[in-house]
Amino acid sequence: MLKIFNTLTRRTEVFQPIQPGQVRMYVCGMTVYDRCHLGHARMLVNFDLVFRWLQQLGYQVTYVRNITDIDDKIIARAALNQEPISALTTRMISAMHQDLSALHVLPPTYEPRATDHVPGMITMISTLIERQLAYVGANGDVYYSVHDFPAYGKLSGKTLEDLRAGERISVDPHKRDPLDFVLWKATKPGEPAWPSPWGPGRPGWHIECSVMSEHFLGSHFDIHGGGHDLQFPHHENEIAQSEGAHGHAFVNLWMHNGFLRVNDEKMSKSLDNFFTIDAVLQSFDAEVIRFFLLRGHYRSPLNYTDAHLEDARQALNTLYNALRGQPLTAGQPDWAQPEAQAFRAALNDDFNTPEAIAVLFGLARDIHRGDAEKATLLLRLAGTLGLLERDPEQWMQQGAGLGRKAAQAALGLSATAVEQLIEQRSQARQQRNFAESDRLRQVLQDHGVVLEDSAQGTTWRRV
RNA sequence: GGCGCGAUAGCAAAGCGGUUAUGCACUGGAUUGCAAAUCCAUGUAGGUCGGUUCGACUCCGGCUCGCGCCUCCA
Repeated sequence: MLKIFNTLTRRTEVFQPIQPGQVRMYVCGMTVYDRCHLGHARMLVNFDLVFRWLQQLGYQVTYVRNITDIDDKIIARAALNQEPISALTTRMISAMHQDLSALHVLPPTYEPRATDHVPGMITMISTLIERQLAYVGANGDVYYSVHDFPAYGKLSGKTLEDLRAGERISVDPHKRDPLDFVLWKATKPGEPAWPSPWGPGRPGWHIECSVMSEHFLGSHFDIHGGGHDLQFPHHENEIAQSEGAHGHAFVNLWMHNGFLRVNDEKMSKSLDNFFTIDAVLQSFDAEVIRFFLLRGHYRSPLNYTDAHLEDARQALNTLYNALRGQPLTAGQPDWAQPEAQAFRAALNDDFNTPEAIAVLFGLARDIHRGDAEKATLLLRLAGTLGLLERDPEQWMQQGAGLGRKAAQAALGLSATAVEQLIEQRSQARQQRNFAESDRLRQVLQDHGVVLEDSAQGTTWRRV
């Protein structure tokens, strides 16, 4: 029985899909004007886990994660780079897909782009105007009239009065209410524009998610997710748009992941304290990042430091070590096993990945104690989290979780050169020439290669 | 100012009204020619002040500190 915390009710609820056996889920994805940073990685990995686990539970999941490829920042960045918008967004989307693939984030069912859905947005805006929930300002912008949607604030737990009290928005004279938000922006010179009943312009940010979610999932679906910062105003505005246009409930369950932090502050572009996924990949393997992210609960804040990633790397290596030399076959875990049941119970409890991972370490200990049978279970349970999917021996030899730069620095010697030196050393050892043996060990050590002698022979790993 | 979240051992991070979370690091032992990996042993954590209770890290309240949203943000 899966339980999920619902932001809308602020409670953990038993998950009940609208259509039995099927789940429709929408997650707000990236605005593609720059590389993804670790905060984005957290969101992407967390919802990837939700996607995987729902499927594991037997649901047929339709997962939509959008790409925002038109907005102020994209226009500004393209202008700064003196390149066409499409060149910028195409490049960033391709970079994002590389990052995602490295992190073993599965592709969603659909990955729509805002610019492909402008006609749908125009239709919805027209409906909102007809329903008198939106109006055209004197400047040609179209605004949503927050005052006319009584439920406004239900997701964020705010009232219009609360919001006005904390107002720090510079008042737009074209708005009837300072809290009204823009649905359609009239064109400005040099900006891309689409024709519309209100003249050429482009969509506001929030409308794309209302339109694309309806297009792929219908006007009422199960789960909508995103980072905590989207709870207000973005998701609040989506509700106002979709429920305003359709006249019925929009989303049953809202999920929001906690922030990734740097020095106890949210990692974000505006604070300029972000680390891109690609940059961290220089120092650590993507799986270390994924494991680090999953070691915290998705709703809790998580601090990023290199030391924490190193901690995660060591821990992950403990797991990989348990798998070395074991006969491994992929497949479904045997859910009848007690460890599998504990694992399943943890994930069913609002995706408690830290507890699920603790089960994995219990299995690793059992394997090391001699219970080799459990290796398959460890492999398969970890697989449901998108972890331990590499060949253990190769994992060790390719840097044991170190990133591109670190692994390269340690490289120096090819695998065959390493094997040759190991063979030389083995001969020395057979002759009980330990001085030579230790010299060769040191040579390899200096090249970042650690040897491990056992009754079955010598294995090695990098750093 | 309004609304909300959090405070767990050296570090990281969960569950739980009374029984070992887990990981990393550290220390001792085992194993090893030496190592590495691994195993065993070792930690009387729960911001602070009160309350409820036979019993609270776990429930309630005050305080302190930190963070987030209220403007673009995953």
